[in-house]
Amino acid sequence: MPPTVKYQKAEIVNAALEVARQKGIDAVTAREVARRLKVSVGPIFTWFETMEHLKAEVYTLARERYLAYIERGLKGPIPFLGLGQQYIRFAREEPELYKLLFLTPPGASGGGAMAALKLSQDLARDSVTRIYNMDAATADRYFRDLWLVVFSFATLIVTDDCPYTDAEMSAVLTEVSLAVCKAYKEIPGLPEGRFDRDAVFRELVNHKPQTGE
Amino acid sequence: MPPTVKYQKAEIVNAALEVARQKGIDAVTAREVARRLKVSVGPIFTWFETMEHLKAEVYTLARERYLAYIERGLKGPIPFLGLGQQYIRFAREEPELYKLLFLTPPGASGGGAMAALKLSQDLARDSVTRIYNMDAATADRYFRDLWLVVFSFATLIVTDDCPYTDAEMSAVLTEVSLAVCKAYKEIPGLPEGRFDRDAVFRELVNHKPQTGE
DNA sequence: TTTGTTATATAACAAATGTTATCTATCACC
DNA sequence: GGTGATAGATAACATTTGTTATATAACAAA
Repeated sequence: MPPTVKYQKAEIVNAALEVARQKGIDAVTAREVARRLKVSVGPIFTWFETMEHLKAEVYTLARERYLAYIERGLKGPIPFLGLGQQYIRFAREEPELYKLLFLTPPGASGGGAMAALKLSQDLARDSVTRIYNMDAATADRYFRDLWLVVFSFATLIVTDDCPYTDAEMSAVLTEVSLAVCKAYKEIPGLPEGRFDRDAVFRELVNHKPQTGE
Repeated sequence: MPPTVKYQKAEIVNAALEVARQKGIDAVTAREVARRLKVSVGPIFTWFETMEHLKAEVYTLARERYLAYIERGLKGPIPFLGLGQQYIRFAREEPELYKLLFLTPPGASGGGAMAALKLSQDLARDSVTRIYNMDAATADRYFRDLWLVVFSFATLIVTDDCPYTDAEMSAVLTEVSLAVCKAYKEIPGLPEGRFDRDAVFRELVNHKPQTGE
C-alpha cells in the first residue's frame, strides 16, 4: 500500500489560488505553487494531469469567491446598488481574480462579465421590480444600464486607473441611477416622489455591507 | 564605413506593431518580430537596447492609431456619440491594441482609459456645450457618465463577451444619453424639445463615420 | 519483519525567451 | 582597388517554463 497522502488536492489548489490572487494567473506555475507549499513539483503532477487542469480549478474557486461577495450585496436595502457596490469591492480587494474572471475572453477561463450581469440581474430582478415598481423588462433594462457603469468602475480600478473615491463612485452611480429611473418612469403607476435624491445618496455613501468575516 | 542600413528602426517597430495587433503585446518577442521581417534577431538588438525599448515604441504607435480613430469621431454631427462610436470601433477592429492601451495598468504601458476619457472630454467639450447648451462642468459630467457606458461596451467587445450588435449598443447609448440629459437639464436656458428621441436614434444607427481609408 | 504500491524528491529534457559573442560581408572613404 | 567600421547571420548561453523518467522512502498488508 502507498504511503498516506501528505498534500491533498485541495491544498494544492488553495496554494495555486493564493498565487493567482497575489501575482495573477500567469504566475501560477508548477514551481511557484510547489515553492509556496514547500514541496517539489512532484505532487502537483501526481494530482493534476497538466497545469491547465490545475488552473481550471483555480478558476472555479475564484468564481466561488466572487459569488460570496455578490451574495452579501443582496442583503442591503437597495438591491442594485448593493450588488454594484460589492462588485466594485471585489474588483478592489481581489483585482487579480477580477481580471481572471472578467477581463479574459470567456472561452479562455469561463464566465465573463456578461454572465456576471445576467446572474446579478436575475438575483436583483425581484427586489428591483418591487422597490422601483417596474415591470420585469424595464427593470432588466434599468439594471443593465447601471451595470455598464459599475463594470466600468470596477475595470478602471483593476487597471489602476480609477481616480474616483468610493464616495464619488457612489455619487455618480446615484446620479445615473436617478437619471435612468426618471427616463424609464413613463411606466404606468410609478408613484411620484419615490426617488428622494438626497436620501438615496445618503444611503449609498453610508451603507457599508456587513463585513462578516 | 559601415554598410548601408538594410532594416530601418521604423521597419522593425512596424513589424512589432503588426505582431502586437494580431497576437497581442506578449507575442512581441525578438524571434517573432525577426521572423516577420525575414531577418535574424541581430538587427533588433542593434537598434534597440532591450525588447522593452522596442515595446515602448510599439505602444507609441498604438496610441497614434487610436488617436486617428478618435479624431474621425469628432467629424460627425453628434460629438459625444461620434467619439463613443469610434472608441467602440477601435475596440472591435484593434482589440489587441485596445487591451494594450486601456486594459493594462497605466504605469506599465502609459495612458490608460481615464486618460482617454480626459482627452475625449477635452476634444468634445466645445461641441457638447454648444449643441446641448450646457455649461462646461455639466457637459463634463454628462460626458463622463456616458463614457463609462462606452468604456464598458468597448471592454466587453475586447473580452469577446459583448452580446450586443452595433445597433443595440447605439440604442442603449441613446437611451442613457437621453436619460442623463433629461436629468441634467435643470440647467437654465436649455430649450425644451431639443431631444427628439427618434431623430437621435436614427442619427445614431445610420451615421457611419467617413471610412476615408 | 518483509514486501509491494505509490507519494514525493530529484534531476533531466525540451521548448521558448532575452541577450550576447563571434563571424561574415558590405560599402563609404582613401 | 584596398580597407576598416559595422549591419546582419549564426549560434551559443542563461533563464523560465511544462513535463517526465528515475530513484527514494513511507506504510499498509502479509
